[in-house]
Amino acid sequence: MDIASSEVSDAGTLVACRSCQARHGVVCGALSSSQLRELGRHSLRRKVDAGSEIIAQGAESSFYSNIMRGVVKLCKVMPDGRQQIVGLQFAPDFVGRPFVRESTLSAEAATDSEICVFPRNLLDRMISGTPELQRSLHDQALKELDAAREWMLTLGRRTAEEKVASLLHLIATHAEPQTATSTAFDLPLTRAEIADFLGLTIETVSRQMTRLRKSGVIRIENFRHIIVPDMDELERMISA
Amino acid sequence: MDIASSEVSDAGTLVACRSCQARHGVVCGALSSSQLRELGRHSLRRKVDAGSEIIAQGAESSFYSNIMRGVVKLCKVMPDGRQQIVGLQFAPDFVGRPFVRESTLSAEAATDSEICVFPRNLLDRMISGTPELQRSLHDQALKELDAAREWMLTLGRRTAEEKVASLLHLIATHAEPQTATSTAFDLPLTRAEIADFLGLTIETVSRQMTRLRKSGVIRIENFRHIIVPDMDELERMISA
DNA sequence: CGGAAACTTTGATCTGGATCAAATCGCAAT
DNA sequence: ATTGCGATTTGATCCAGATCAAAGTTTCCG
Repeated sequence: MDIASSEVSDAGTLVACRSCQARHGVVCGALSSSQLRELGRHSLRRKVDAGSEIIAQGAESSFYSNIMRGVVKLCKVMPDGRQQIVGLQFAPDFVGRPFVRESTLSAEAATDSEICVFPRNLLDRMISGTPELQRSLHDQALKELDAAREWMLTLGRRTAEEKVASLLHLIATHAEPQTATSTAFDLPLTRAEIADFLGLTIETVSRQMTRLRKSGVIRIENFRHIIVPDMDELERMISA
Repeated sequence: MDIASSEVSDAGTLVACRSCQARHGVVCGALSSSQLRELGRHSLRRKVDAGSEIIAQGAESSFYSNIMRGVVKLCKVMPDGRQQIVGLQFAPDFVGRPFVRESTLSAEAATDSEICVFPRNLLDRMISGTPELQRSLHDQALKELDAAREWMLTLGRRTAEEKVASLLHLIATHAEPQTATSTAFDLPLTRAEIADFLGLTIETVSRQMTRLRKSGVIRIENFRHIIVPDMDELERMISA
């Protein structure tokens, strides 16, 4: 293992990683079996507790990760403490900014997660020699760009109620549906995190959630578990 | 010329394009001279008037462009007419979404512009065979992603005054400075467009501009020409 | 040159979401 | 069970920015 353990061991449990060899993750799908074996030799499966940082804003990082399980939030913080979540990532997304060592944002596990960590040097070398991998990472960047721009519309032009509905819709999209129309899931974010994603306050988020509940669009159990009886109804609230 | 003129001639003047052969633009820098010659044979220099569309939201497009001169705004519109500008692009940026025919946003010239238009098929083929080009487009996508996320922070967490200052700062960044500290430029956007970029109304934009003027951070001539005597002062307003 | 249309500023008022302030809930530790 | 604490909800009030309404400016075209 050539990953300095000081970099990755302070917030989770390290176990040997065989997952990449099993072709999980955005990166692994684009590699040959010999590359996979090499990457596997140098990667670590890491459990990350909810709330712990994977990459710090402004810090240099010498590794990348694939998300194997859980939800990761990408966050920007201003000097005065104001905070904006600029993206959510789900398995099997790739975490890390190719080609640039310093990160302009932090990546933090929103739920208990598992990631597969591998060294930047090795992957950068593989990218150069593997057009398919370059393409795969390019695709992920374009996907994230689309998501970011869609969210800019939400932040700039939607009302608080539409914002909360948009968030529920986004998360519901990553849960497997119960039936043709209904979906249920656990929120991976606290009210404070939802507020930081939507550019609102926790009070407004809470009020809009109870509004949605009272109007029958969602049911809420234990603050965290959301049931959407009819996804179409949720979509109609977003006018998109 | 194998670009259907119906696609590109309705809003500008077409002239034969030699600019790509001269290695302008994000795309052209990554091509060999024989590829440049081929691309040049199939590209058109097009003049685009301010306000005319380059790509329509939801439409399929069979061409890409390089911006040679001018400013292009990327815009998302909701069914009810609410609108959000999700990015500004300057020469020599690339316009178009690689690999995906249908655009989720519209690209429109904000100022009178010149773009170099070339066929999607040809460039897609060149991307596959030219890792350097793939890398160059990947870099542009990552740059746009950083810009989008930076703007999400602005939309979600900054005040109206900070938003307007952020916009002026963004545009000033793309103008060449007058002296070490001072910069001057013509705004490429109307107040309505600024409002759609910042998630505000035109009245609020106008009021904040006069506030900045009265506090001496900027001078305004003819509504459109902005003079920033001290860029540091502008940056301090953004707290970033 | 005139005059209309589009853009911008300015003023008055309103309101959606922020802020301030308690309750209430749920859960972990004792 | 009890306590204590963080997360959430709910209520009361406030205010930044929206909305409504004129009144300038500028541009452009006949």
